[in-house]
Amino acid sequence: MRWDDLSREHCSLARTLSVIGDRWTLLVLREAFLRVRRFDDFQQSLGIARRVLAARLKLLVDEGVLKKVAYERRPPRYEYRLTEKGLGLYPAIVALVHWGDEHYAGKKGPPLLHRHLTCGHDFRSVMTCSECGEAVDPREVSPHAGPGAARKRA
Amino acid sequence: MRWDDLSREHCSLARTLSVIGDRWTLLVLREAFLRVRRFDDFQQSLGIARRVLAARLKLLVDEGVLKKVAYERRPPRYEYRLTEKGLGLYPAIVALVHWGDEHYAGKKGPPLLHRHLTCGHDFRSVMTCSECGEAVDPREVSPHAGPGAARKRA
DNA sequence: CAACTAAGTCTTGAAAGTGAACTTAGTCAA
DNA sequence: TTGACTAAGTTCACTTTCAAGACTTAGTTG
Repeated sequence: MRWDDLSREHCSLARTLSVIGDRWTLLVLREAFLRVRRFDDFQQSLGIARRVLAARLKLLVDEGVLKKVAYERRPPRYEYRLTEKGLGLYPAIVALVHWGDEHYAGKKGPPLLHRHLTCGHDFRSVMTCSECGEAVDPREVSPHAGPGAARKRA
Repeated sequence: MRWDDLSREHCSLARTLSVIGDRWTLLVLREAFLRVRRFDDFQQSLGIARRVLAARLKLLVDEGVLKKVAYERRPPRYEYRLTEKGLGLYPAIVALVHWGDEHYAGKKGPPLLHRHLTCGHDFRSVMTCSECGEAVDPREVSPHAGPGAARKRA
């Protein structure tokens, strides 16, 4: 299967990955969450090839994950900012970061901590159920076909 | 920067992505969470090139995300099962799926629902704070250097 | 007018992915 | 005991994408 075909898949994960599933995109978004906004800053902090960065930013803008905002008229200069849709990826990114903290951090601990300003503490993310509010154990989840299911497979 | 260098980065997201960040790996894991376990089943349900599937499964086994278990002695046959470490990726995958549900599901709704067996309802995942238990708004999080931070950047 | 800046684009060789055919080790039915 | 079958890969020829650095463009500043 080609990569382009993925966005036509029924599965929500496949569609998500067709947008943010390549090797660089989540790192670009990490930088965006760390307040990086300009082309050269993305390029330097990630060491990504400029051509690839340009392609990724374009895709993210086309998909509405980032928006291009002029921050200077003359000469015209643009920066990339997260949209609401982009902010919606935060839980996924934090979950991946915390998984990395758990399994790959050295003895000293994780390189980056996240402080929850509301309560003032450094936190880990906990996946909880929108319905009962309890923490969810993966073994306590049963996937089943939803309303948008294809005949063959979800 | 080469992909192989990513695992040597300090950032937990980079290290995580060096394991599961390529175009296919999360889809392989999606199938694993849907109880797919055998090589040919992965191959057929995903339409992935066999060579790539073999490489991904090997990496995931080497990293301890999946384990290879004999399910038949004669002839020897193996299947791939999620380890505890692999189960730890569930929150991230569910978050990605729900993001896709939100932004790419058709009018009919998402193709796959997740039922929380503990309370009996279909749910969305909510990222909550491990410290105060409240739902976390991305704008209420402040990243800062942790104990394992490098001098230059996190 | 020359140097500088931000935001890209272009070029070339290396790496990774694609799809189909092939291999291997063993079972089973005739 | 030969021939078909199966699961789990491996190999091959080809295509696509990536990496690194040079180049381009439009406008500003000294």
